Amino acid sequence: MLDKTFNPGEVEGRIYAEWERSGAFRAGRRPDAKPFSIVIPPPNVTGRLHIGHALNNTLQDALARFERMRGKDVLWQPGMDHAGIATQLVVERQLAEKQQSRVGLGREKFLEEVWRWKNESGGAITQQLRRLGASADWSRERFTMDDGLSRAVVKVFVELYKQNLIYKDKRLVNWDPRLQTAVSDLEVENIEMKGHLWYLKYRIDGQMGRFITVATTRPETMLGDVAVAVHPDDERYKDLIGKFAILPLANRRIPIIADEYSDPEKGTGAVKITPGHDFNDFEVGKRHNLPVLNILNKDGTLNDTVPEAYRGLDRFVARKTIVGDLEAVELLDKVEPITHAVPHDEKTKTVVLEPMMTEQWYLNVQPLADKAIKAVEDGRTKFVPDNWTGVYFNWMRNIHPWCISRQLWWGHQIPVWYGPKKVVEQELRAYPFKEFVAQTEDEARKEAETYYGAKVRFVSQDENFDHALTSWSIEYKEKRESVVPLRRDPDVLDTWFSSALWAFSTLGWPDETPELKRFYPTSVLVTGFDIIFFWVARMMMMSLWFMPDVPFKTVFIHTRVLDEKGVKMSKTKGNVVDPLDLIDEYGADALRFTLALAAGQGRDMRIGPSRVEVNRNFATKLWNATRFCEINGCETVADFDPAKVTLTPNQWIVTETAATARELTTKLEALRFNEAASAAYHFIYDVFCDWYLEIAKPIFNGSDEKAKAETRATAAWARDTIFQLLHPLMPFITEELWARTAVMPRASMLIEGPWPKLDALPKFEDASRAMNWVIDLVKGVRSVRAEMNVPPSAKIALVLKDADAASKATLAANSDVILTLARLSSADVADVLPKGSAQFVLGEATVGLPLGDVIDFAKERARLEKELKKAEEEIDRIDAKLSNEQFVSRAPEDVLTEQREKRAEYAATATRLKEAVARLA
RNA sequence: GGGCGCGUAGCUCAGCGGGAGAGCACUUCCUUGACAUGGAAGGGGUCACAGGUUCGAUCCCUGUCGCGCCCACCA
Repeated sequence: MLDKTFNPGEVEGRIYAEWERSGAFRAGRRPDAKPFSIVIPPPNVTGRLHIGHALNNTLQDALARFERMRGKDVLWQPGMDHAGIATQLVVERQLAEKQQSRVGLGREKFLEEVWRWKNESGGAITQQLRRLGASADWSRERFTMDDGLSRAVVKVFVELYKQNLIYKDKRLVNWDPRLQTAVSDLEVENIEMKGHLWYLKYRIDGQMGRFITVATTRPETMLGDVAVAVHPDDERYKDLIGKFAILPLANRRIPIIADEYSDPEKGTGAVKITPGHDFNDFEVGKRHNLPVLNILNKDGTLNDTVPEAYRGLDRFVARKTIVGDLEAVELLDKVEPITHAVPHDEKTKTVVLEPMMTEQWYLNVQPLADKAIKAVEDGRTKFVPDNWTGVYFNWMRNIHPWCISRQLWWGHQIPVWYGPKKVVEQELRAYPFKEFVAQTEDEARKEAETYYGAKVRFVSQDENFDHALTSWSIEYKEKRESVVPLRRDPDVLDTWFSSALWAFSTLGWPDETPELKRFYPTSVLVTGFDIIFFWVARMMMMSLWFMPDVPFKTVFIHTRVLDEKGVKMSKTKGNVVDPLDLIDEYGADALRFTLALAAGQGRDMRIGPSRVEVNRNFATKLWNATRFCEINGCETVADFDPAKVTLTPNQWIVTETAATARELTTKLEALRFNEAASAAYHFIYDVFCDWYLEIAKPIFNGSDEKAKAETRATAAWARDTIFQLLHPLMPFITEELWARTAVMPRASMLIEGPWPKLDALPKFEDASRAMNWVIDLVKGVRSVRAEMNVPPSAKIALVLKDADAASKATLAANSDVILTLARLSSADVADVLPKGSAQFVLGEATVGLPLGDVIDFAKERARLEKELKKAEEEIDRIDAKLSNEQFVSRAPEDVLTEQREKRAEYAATATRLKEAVARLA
């Protein structure tokens, strides 16, 4: 016997363990079936499940379960991302607690620490995904730093290098002075901040008392100025072009140049040019062959190119000092407060980034992007909803080289080794280096030894390479036996480089594995729009470059989750809803269903406890409906054929169940999760519980054993079908009930399917018509009872007048049901309605409820007249249409017919209502 | 500056060319043997605004206003 309520806490862990033990999640168990595959957007190894993950994985799981039930061979490929910066920071923070540091430990020891952390505390999120019910094939779990995936990364790097698509370049990057690494443009977040616009006066060389004023938000960068630019047509400055300004504090002469970059409308119309620390200025500098002056050290302090007074000062300290010093010599014209966007690191949003000249590795993605664009143009990959296609194209068509190197330790180290340029006496210089790009250290050694004709020695990351080179060159000069030092590039690759390969690297590439053959391209990618550029676009590019086909046929972009007030969740705002709390409180099914229901296309969703509670109630409803079936002996009949039921209510529920099965199938196929969920919700609540089970009650309480047996079997069938249909969205409760309602042990767990066979589901149209009539009749009676204040306990009589044969037959055949649901003492057919009847019109018939003294004539008249007015308004509206010649001549025939039929119906209703009113008198 | 999306019941949202829908909230009634985490009956909307297309517009087009987001720029 089932308890009164479902207790998810007791059930979920057990059921999940059973699924896992049974091997149901495993891919490849159905070699003859069609494959269906999804790769998970790999969560960070440092990650904890947030509501966005919960949504993302609920949708993936729903699809995996749906297709698995339909008999496909499903691979849901799980795994995690090594998350370079995030992970390195976590471990560094832990070290700091032990008074240790990354640098103090050295690279090798530090990496050991990271791995230890990963093995001990990393990947908590995979356990949390299990709590959500994720049916991923955990036996195939991958990590971006696995041996296999690392091999893929190196191979891709080497090949792209050989294709001259990967190269080193010295240019401006966004630099993070705290982590001391480059970050890609995508990782920059511009934050609006209050700041100042300082107006600096530069003296004109040779023109006493004349100044040119420039405005800047970063006055410290003036020490890196190499020119002042004015617009060639700007009359104010025309005569200064070609002259020189004296850069204050540094006392350098810098040229005043003409360049269209300067906008006479902005600032003073004259702009300082700092190619070393500004992206636009860099371009201007290139056009005018100006030098690039880098005034910053990697930690953001000022370097030795600036006057001694400022050396070693942090950039923000230097800003204050410089402004003060300029003011002191009266070269600060004015200061204006402004708000402007300041580049910050996207991760913490606390560090202000600096454009800085550094040498980095770049990937020329243009040729890759061309293929990725083509694939979407050709429809080989489709975005759903498709408005994201434009976003994708826009980015792809304006793509820039991708800065792929990061000055971190945790990640895929770049497979490039450096040795001295040449081993000839005249060129014992260490620079420039000779590069060896190889897939393994051995390969690099071989190449280097061939090149040098000598043995090589690998210099570790913690050793001083310059020192090694120096001593080597001394040894070489002195013709002593020596080995050539070789050191690997210390940088690692951007984390997204390895995730870009995820769709094929997780399947075993570069090996030609059976999984790669079977499950690539994957069926659908489910992800949020925030990583279209970071991840989706790059997977498209890398996959198409190294594989013969697209990585996925469909990209489903789901909405973003906001809190209940519609505010983006963030730790600092303290409005984060923890999905695990929701699971604890309401159960995973309730959370999943809530997320699915909110997953409409193209809009943010708001999630909070009150929403989840509603669906916990829904789970309770399903549970109790099942309990009702159990109490009434509804047992699954093994060879039950829904096409053979004979009772009207049973034929009706079979038809309704079939319609729901078809609808859910269609909606899930179309990735319309919210529509699938609401169809299930509506069917279970409104159709199955509120009507069918209520209809079944009098049958169960009656004496017709044959009817009882058929209804029990039908109810059990409908209930079992509900379990099947709901399983993708509410896997735990359905699996539990599937087992608990089994008479004989079930052939398999629900997770294995089957999905209802749509072709075998019948449609009983007569039964549907009849039951809709019964429902309308009962609703009409209930409505009158409520409005006339008839006590719920009072049984009243019903008289049906002017009914046609079908209605009479339906009434007769379902009288028990009608008497019970409408709480009637009798239901008869008559030619005349008794005096004192409340009345309502039902189709061609009029229903009378003789209330005797209870009836309030004034109220009844008002009620009927209100109905009549409604009907007459409808008639007028339709008449207005039908009398419009344009409408009659241009509207399609079926619309016309429909309108005419409607008019007739309303007219008939109106006539009967008028008669009813007349009868009152 | 370019782009995308959104303004529908008090709230959250679905619908998107021919009768305005759901959940929550609200009102009234019901502690009837599945479920009060429940049931029944109700009230509530010139579908942001203005034009246009159409026989017909909440739905399509244009514009306006308001809100949100993305990209670029920011002396």
